[in-house]
Amino acid sequence: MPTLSAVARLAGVSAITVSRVVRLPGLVAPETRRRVEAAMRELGYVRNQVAGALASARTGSVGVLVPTIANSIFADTVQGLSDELEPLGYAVILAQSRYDAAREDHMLRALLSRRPEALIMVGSPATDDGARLLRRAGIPIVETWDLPAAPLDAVAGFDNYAAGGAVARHLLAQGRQSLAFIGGDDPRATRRWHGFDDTAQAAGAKAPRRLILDRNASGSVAAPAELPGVDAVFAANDAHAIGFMCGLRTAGLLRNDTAARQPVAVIGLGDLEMGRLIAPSLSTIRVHGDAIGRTAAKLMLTRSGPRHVDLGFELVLRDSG
Amino acid sequence: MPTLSAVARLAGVSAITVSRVVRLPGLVAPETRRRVEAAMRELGYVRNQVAGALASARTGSVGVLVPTIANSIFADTVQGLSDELEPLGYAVILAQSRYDAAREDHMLRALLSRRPEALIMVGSPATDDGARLLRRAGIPIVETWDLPAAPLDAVAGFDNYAAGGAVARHLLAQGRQSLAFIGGDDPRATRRWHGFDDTAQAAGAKAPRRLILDRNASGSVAAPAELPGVDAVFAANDAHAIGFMCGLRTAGLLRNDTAARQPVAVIGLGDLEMGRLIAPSLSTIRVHGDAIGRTAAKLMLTRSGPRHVDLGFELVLRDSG
DNA sequence: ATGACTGATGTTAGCGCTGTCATTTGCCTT
DNA sequence: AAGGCAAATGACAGCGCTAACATCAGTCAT
Repeated sequence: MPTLSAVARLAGVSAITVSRVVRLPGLVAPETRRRVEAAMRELGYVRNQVAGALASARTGSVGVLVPTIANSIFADTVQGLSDELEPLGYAVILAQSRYDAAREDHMLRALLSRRPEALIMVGSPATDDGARLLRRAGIPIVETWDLPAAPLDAVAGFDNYAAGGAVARHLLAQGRQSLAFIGGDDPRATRRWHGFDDTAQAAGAKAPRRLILDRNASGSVAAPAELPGVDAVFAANDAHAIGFMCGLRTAGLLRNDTAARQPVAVIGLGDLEMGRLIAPSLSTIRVHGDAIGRTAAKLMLTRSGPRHVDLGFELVLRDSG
Repeated sequence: MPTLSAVARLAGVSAITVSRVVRLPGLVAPETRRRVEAAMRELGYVRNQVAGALASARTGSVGVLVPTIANSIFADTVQGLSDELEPLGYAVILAQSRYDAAREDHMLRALLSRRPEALIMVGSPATDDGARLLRRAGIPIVETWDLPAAPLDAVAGFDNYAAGGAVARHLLAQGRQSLAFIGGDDPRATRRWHGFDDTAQAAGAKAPRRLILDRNASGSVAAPAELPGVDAVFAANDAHAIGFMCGLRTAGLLRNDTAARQPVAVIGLGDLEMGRLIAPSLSTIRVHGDAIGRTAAKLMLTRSGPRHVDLGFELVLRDSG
């Protein structure tokens, strides 16, 4: 691969001039610029940002850590993030923790070793080691998808506890008696559960049940059998909600006639497009995954202004409850 | 941030010894290693892979270019890819082309400027410039999600043309008369359409219709109105298929009673988990998104063995057709 | 005892670029 | 005419690390 100085030699200028043509073309005389550009084209020069990063102490990269990217609501956040950052020349380095604290720490180290200019993650570090690592890194850190009580730096998320509370209030107002929560036991799902549970109990309702499920749908399809007598379910995300509805259908507990009140109300979280398209359509907590990503990008780019952004959520009522 | 030599000074060794503790601990005497590790811990040292990459000409990164990552089948591929590569210490640099040729070229340049050790992309470069860039890069290139006639290097995909053909054959065998294809007009969707169209016409059927839709579901929900008289639809992906079924339902053209033959057969592509959970459950072409990612990772890691892997597909028949 | 060899560590010279300061030229001001 | 200034270009050092070789003990076979 040709280097800056190879281009410089061919164009009859010094290396720094070629560097300027690439980064600060305004500083180079039009005629010189043309010569350099011709030389770059002739040699097929592609700038080496690795060397540039070392010399300038600016890598132009950001680390992004998500639990998982496949079939997940976090994909929207990554998309929003990279839509904001790519036009600015930032590269997104993506890593997955797979909901595993050890792997999370490992990936944090791996990301930091690439000297990103900021690190954006879903949730907060699971371990003290991870938190210490981030604090010492000296770069903007954005925690997302939650509103941690003691954030490391910036935050772009929503109140999972309040979301659980809103669902509980809605279900009780609808006259439901026996509530349950299904989903994973990651920190954000657990926060939703606590909001759901506390609110239901504070309203004098029977204590809700909690069923912890695998991350794939098969668990939620089987869940209705585990929850006899339950007449309202809050699922930690739309995928679980739709799986649960499938289980209800098999059990003969789902009305296809959409205007009717469902024997078992189901509320999801995430507002997948699918939820609007199925029958009965899925009631859900809408969150703004891409806005979280975009906001996180803006937060890492500026040191001023509010550092803790609550993007909120909305209870979207459709036919499932 | 502390450097190698700061650690070396504290541990009373030379910089290279610290470097060895990080990369090749077996070469360092246990006692020395312990001293160095203590010094690293004390200073909170995090290795600088940017400098390491420049010195060793190995960045330990791979570029990944996908059309889009949000709500998409490509997320599985990225997940598979990074599950294979992260344990080996590779960083995944993710970029999105948004189905735009100019942006694709731009992102390819941006990726190559980070000197990845391989580049994995969905499809093939849209422009000659892009192809030239990749060919000159001198790294393994893996094209995925298709089987290009003249691949640049390695391939991990399936035959989109054959998939379209399989769907057409199935629908005709079922006695359907009036076929249509809905979806985008990206290269892979177009290949599916050609297989579908050619096969239907070769079988003597009426020429299928093709409806090109936006990437979001609203277009597919409205699609039934655009296709009067059609009794079988192949959607370029499951999202479109489910959106179309939603439109059929509104139009009174969807049987909820799942055993019955549907007035309009619908076949998707991708085998989203959702498709299995909804009613009527979605017939689809199952492809192996994560296997594509894993295979791509293996192909970039080895120069030997077959370079063109066909991961195949399966027609999965459920209730929608 | 001698050379060959292994294991542990160090020295040196870059990797390809950019920050920081010259230097040169031409033009404007007073 | 002298000084001041902006525009265009260059020289040089160094970013933090590692490849390649060099060094130095200690071990072993002969």
